[in-house]
Amino acid sequence: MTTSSLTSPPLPRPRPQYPESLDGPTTLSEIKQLQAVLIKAGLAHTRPAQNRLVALCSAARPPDPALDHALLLFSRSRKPTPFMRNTIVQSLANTSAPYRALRFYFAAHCAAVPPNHHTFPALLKACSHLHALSEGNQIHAQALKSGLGYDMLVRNALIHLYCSCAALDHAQRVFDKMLERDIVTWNTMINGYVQNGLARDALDLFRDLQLAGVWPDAITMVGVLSACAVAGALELGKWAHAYIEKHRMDGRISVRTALIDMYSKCGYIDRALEVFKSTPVRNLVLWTAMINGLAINGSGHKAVEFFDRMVHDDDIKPDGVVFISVLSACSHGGLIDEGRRLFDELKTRYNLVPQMEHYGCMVDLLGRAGRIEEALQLIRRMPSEPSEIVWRTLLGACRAHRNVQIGELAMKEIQRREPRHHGDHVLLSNIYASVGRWEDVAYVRRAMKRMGISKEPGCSIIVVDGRIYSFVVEDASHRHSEEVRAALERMARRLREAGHVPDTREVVARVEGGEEEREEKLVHHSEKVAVAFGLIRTVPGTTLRVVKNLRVCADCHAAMKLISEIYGREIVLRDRNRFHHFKSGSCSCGDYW
DNA sequence: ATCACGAGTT
Repeated sequence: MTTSSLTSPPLPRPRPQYPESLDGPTTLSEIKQLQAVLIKAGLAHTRPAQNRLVALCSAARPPDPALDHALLLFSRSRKPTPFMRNTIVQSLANTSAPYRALRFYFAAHCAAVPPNHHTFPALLKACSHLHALSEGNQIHAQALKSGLGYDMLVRNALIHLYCSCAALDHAQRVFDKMLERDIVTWNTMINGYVQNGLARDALDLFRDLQLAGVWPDAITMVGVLSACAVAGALELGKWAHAYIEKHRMDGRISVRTALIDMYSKCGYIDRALEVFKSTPVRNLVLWTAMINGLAINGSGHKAVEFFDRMVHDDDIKPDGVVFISVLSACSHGGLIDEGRRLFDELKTRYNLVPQMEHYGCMVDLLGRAGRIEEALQLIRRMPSEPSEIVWRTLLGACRAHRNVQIGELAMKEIQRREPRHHGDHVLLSNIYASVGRWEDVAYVRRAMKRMGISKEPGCSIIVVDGRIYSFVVEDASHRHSEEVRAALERMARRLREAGHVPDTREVVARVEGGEEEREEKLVHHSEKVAVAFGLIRTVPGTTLRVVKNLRVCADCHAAMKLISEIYGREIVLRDRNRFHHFKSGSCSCGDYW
């Protein structure tokens, strides 16, 4: 027998796992056996029996055949109960064809069967799945007409509907008008903001929740962590983690998944790995979060290794989503052969059908490696019509490898599908600029102006002493401008002294100016401003963490490497979709991005 | 019985 030592603190141990999904033990054949018993007993047509049978059907695994049986029971019933109706609407809403719920309801509506307050949440959920704002509005109106529009569950479902249709103003109006809110109300609104990319609003609302004296639950915290992941808010994410442990919510696998995702997207991959390692039971989603975290933080080999471990050690069958993560890890790590092997295994070993996204990954893999022709061949051989995203991926590869001819071809294909996407014009003009075709650059710029498309301004944020400072390119309006200007000048001087040669290939704007003007532009890229600010406002040696809204340009990337060396600083820069960890003159991406 | 949550290519 061992006794626990009083001197050493107990290791933090994950709380026991709660079941996150109940796999109903009931199968259709078991339901039919029960039905047979009920028929023999002469009870099959009683209300409670019919209700029970339909409820069992809706909980059965797999659901679809049982659902058909529920519909059969319903149609054979002489006097269907409202419970049966609602249960069927609910089940249909959760299938892959939720519009059937609306049709089913419409039939009842035409037969003048009155809805009750269980009916609307299910219908609204169907509309949420379908992103059917107009149908949702009509149901909202019907709920109001039948006097159920102010039911808490109905209003929660309305908020969810409007959030899933990106109608945040409508959602907020419903939320604001509620005099009474439960935790679901708050969670729905917080997650609605997160899913629409409005992390700031989500975190503000979380603050309101706390001020209102409401206790967050595990789902609230998942939402808060997602908001931190979107915003790259590491400090708040750490606070949320501490809160979760204190209130013993870290046993849930969804919470741990959100933690891994948050730490990964804040560039803190070691902490993500710690959470992963201390999780005793792992499922596909948790593995995916970890593999994706490794992928975006430049650990391509490790991501592939984890994928193989997931399959072999945990015996988990991969799905299409985890394949996207591991394939993108290959493409960003330059792991061509691994990527090809995995793409092949997707089909042959796991019997999955490659989706558009997987082709997109493979186009990226080949294109990034400079095999532009091969990437184009792959697109031509795709079984379905390539999306504009696939063509855009190819366009990006053409920019990186200065392939004007195929770049123009890709642009033409994109134009046919989505002409107003500003990023594409910028990419094309980058290609022209990279080979010195300035007149074509100017042509693209004029075309953009004519179409009223403008380049999204670059914006970077850095957190210093718990305060968020944001810098927009060429913005001299903020109150630190004098201080920042001086810091930038000093930094630029040190960079020049260290031998940095400005790389103006990606400078698009105002090309009528000379080379000098283009160099001047580079100095004011928002990530450089944020780093210059961080250098003067933090003690030497502090890691600088910057989050940027666009991809980092080649010049900034080279400059960051040099800064990490000459200032002896680590810089963690998150761009639009991945991380660059600069340390001692090199970057975790291996200059392959 | 009914409403909320975790992973994704550009």
